[in-house]
Amino acid sequence: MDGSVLSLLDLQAPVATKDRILDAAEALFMEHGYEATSLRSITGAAGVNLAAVNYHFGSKEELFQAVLTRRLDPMNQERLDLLAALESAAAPNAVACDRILSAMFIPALRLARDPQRGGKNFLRLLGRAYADPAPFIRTFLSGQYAEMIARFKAAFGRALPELPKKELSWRLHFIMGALSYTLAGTDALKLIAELTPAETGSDEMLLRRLAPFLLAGLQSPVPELSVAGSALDGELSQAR
Amino acid sequence: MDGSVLSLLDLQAPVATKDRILDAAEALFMEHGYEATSLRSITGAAGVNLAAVNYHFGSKEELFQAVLTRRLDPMNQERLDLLAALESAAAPNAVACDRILSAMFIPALRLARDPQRGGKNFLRLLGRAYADPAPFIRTFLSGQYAEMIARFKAAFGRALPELPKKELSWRLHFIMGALSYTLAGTDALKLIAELTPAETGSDEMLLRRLAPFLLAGLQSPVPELSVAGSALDGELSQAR
DNA sequence: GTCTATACCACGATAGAC
DNA sequence: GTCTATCGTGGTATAGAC
Repeated sequence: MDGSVLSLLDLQAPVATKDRILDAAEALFMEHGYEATSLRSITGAAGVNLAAVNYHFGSKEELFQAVLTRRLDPMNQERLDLLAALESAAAPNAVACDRILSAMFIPALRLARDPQRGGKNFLRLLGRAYADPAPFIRTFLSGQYAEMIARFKAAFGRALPELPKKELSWRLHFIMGALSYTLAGTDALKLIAELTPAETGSDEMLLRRLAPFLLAGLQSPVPELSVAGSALDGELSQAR
Repeated sequence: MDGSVLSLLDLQAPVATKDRILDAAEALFMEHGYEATSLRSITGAAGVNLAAVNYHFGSKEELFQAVLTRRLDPMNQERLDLLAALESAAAPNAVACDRILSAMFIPALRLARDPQRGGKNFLRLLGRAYADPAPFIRTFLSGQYAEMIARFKAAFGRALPELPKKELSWRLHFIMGALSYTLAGTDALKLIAELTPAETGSDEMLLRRLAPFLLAGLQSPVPELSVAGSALDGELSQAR
């Protein structure tokens, strides 16, 4: 539809209804979350009729997916491109762990710095969506992330050959979780962490602190899960 | 009210309306989240009148806070007790990092293993609440966690004297985030991580893997934030 | 004090007119 | 493509029964 020749005429026309809905929905979803945002507030902010959402997107759920995919697909593609560049520059087996982790973080940083692509608030929305119980959100995100996670898991597996695959899966899970929650909950824990607003507002500084933190965990030795030795084991026996 | 002598007579009476609402609300909030759960479904499951919620709790928000505080307060108190026991057994400055971290994890593990206190599903609800944008949830959780976080931050500060306080605040933030997310999103990323249901279902094994991962990050050297050297820095210059 | 019935307004969704 | 009207459901408030 937008790819037709006639779409050139739209350049001087007012922004299309569909895009105005997307922009308004993104801002309001970021501020209040999915369930707490009404279609009436979205269409009101966009200056369009209530029924326009149903006409252009079909439902509130599909509108939410459209809002996410508009930013998420390019970011994940950028991650894959960065990883491919790393693997072509060096031998695939020689790519270091910290470089691979950077390929995950840098696209997120770029997006956080670009207000025209939603900025840091979009990452907050994304982080929150990760923990949402709604099935349509879970299946949607699983699909969006599946290939990226698989590619990065393979890369990390080559960089950490001594790490069992199962342990690597868990650590990648922890990394995605820490990243999502850190971005989603910055102002939630402002009081707890006693950080100044200027510091919490800087996502760049946040990721620069988070990356080494997670890198240390990723490269840590494999824990012994069944025998005594770890600190948890000693306490767990008396915890029952 | 329940502390009166007459409350003894209630022991053989049917469970009080207030408690039946709390139990039903907990189960439904855990399954569908806060916004997606209607008061009508709660009162229907509890077998009470719709208006009973407003009478006993005042509003849906206050009901949600009551559901959380019933499990959360004892767990955080248990964390503080464990920490106090550690600090009285050894000199406060001699308590090791891994022991302090265990004091945070063990009460969560106990709660996860106790179906009568909500089990692991309650921890999922708690993890999700961390990322919820609703102001009343954020302020409520900040208040509930404030003293516990402060006490543990002081303990970690003594165990890691060379770590700047600001860096420690961030790392505690990362730890709470990773813990919340891991507990909240286990089945969200089941497909991504390619883990068997038996493995994802075991919160104990999960925490036994997460604790060493986070411990390594907590004890890692302080990153240099402004000068070149870290992996992120090299890529960031060409990211602009 | 507890509990119930009921009314109120906002919500997501949709059919049908223009 | 856009709009109006309408339906079922949501949280909330209150009057009145026990």
